[in-house]
Amino acid sequence: MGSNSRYTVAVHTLLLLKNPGGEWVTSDWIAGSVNTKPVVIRRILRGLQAAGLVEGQKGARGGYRLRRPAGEITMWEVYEAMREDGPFGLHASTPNPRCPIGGRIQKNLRGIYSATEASMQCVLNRTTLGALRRQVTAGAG
Amino acid sequence: MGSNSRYTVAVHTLLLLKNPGGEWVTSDWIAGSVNTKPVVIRRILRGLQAAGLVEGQKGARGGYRLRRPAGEITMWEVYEAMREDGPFGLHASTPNPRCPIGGRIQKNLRGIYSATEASMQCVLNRTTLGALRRQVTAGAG
DNA sequence: GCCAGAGTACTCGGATAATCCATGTCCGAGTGCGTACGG
DNA sequence: CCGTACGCACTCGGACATGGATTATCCGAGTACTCTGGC
Repeated sequence: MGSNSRYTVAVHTLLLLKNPGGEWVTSDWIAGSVNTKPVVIRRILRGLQAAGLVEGQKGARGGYRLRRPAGEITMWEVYEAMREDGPFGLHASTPNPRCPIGGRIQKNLRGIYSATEASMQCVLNRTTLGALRRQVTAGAG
Repeated sequence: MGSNSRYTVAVHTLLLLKNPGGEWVTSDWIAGSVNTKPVVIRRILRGLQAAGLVEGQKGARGGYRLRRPAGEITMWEVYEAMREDGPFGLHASTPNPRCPIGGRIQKNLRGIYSATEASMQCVLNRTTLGALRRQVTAGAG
């Protein structure tokens, strides 16, 4: 599966969930819409649960639902909940410090990366799940 | 290794290469600075070569060098050369079209993703490899 | 008819097996330099 | 002494193992509905 479709699946999943106090939606049903296995959905939902975006209910008639209204959850929050290292990961093994580039590059790259992510944050914060759901259900592009 | 350190390694590699007409730098030497195996560097350099950013020379005294001056290559170009699906990948398997969400979500997500990437592009286009190299070699943050 | 209790169906959650991708290793293809030989 | 031809050393490029991570399958834990029996 694509390495970074987690975010797309997470957004898709969240759009299917009901607001706080609403009905519980099962991972099986979500998997049917996303066209994947329920375990994939549950894995993602556990991440969203750890971030406080959703809550799960075990047992019969159980499932998941949002912990906050869809209109208050931004796409950036979802992104933050799903990301592990962000779009940019620094070196896995530390570069050779004896090299003039390797010794200092990380510090400079960190600055560029954080500026880029701040820009992404600005854009993604402009759209909430509620707004996106309205767009999708209205059929607007 | 981190899933997305490819970009960092690519930038590090490009900073070590010489401008067009300059000396050839070998993947072994780059690997010594990045602290990884030469094959990893070669794999990344092949991607950069496909994007037209570098050129390779086989045989003795061979190696790689930039195809355009470092001052004309922006961080965004490197990012585009390295990305496979971008930071956001759409569904691997097409969502169930019979679901009101699944049938339309991709179109809307594409819009959000492209807007986000445009923002990243704006930021990353502001820095060229040459400028970054000056920052790094000067020790400035 | 009403209430209580056990049973059952359904769902999440974690543990374990299988598959896929990325990394690492090896060998062949290609190039330039160095050397040796002949003129 | 000079030119040419051969050999060698070095580098990229692709093909084949290996390791880790992601994915898929299975089973246990927990909850609510339901059915049955008694009052």
